[in-house]
Amino acid sequence: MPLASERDASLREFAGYTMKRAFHVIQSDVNRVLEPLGLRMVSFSALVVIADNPGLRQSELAETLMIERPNLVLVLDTLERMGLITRNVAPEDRRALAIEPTAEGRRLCEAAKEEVRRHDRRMTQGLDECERADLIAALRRIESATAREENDG
Amino acid sequence: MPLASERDASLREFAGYTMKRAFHVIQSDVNRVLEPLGLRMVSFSALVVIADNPGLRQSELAETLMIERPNLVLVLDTLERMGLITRNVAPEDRRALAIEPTAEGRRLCEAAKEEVRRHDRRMTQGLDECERADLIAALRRIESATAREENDG
DNA sequence: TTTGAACTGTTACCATCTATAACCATTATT
DNA sequence: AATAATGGTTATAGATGGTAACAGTTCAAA
Repeated sequence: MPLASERDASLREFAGYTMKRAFHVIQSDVNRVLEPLGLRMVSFSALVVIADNPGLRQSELAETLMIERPNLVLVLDTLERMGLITRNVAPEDRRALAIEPTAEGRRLCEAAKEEVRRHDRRMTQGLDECERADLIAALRRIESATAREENDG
Repeated sequence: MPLASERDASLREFAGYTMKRAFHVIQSDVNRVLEPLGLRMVSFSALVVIADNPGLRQSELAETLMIERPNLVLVLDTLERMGLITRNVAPEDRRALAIEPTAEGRRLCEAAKEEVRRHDRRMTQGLDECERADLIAALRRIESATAREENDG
């Protein structure tokens, strides 16, 4: 009987399949790491962008994170309820809400970033610095190649 | 105002975040490609492994694809209803079901593989052959690094 | 200036995916 | 024979992702 690890040999030619598996373990691990802080992968990402871009509007945040506006609402509800952010009506456009991190939000953000940094190094421990940089660069090129194609269509 | 593409600069140091975004576009695209064939990413993966390993049991297939057994049931129900596979009680263990691809299943599998191959090349069009191989190798190392850690824990 | 289009956040809703517990039938263990 | 363990299944829950529709606001055109 072949090893379980070889039964999917045909699928290993696809970057997509291997990425799905790698991402699955990363996602599980990062959520495990963030759970004591009351964060998930998405809310963590949102919090980091908010801390880096105070005054950002929800639609801009959604665009930045590449998620749909409706799906962002509950994420921000959670962060707001945790006292990590505030939503304030933008004076120059009363439709929009400008998001601001609270002092507590900034503190938790830094702590979470440190945890996620450790997690990320652990996930890529089989790679040297150069390979790790190449991996991230390759992933970014996949993202932009697709964006290019979407613009053509 | 900073570009939307730069607002998440802090997150780009994390392989996990960049992989999430890259995988998101890959997943969307492959499902779009497979949709005319009546397949999803998971059912495609299952069909390929089944075609390569006739007689495989459901629990072995679940282990191979790294998905939980209950989640495999509906996937196989679909493939069976489409006439692509059969589930037969294993003579030597009447608890187990041995999965076999039908002729039609093998045909569709080959056609789908060809489509997915084109999709995968399109997704990695920004990479040369070497970079593409390095990417897949790096992703596999992430997977196995985590497995190693889980065994330690 | 007023009508209609476009945009912002929101709600409701649906489909997919993943994980867990519990169950029945069967096999293995003792 | 009694008990545990295994294989497939059902039910269920939570997270995720997407669309349609709506109220309030701003913008653009007539």
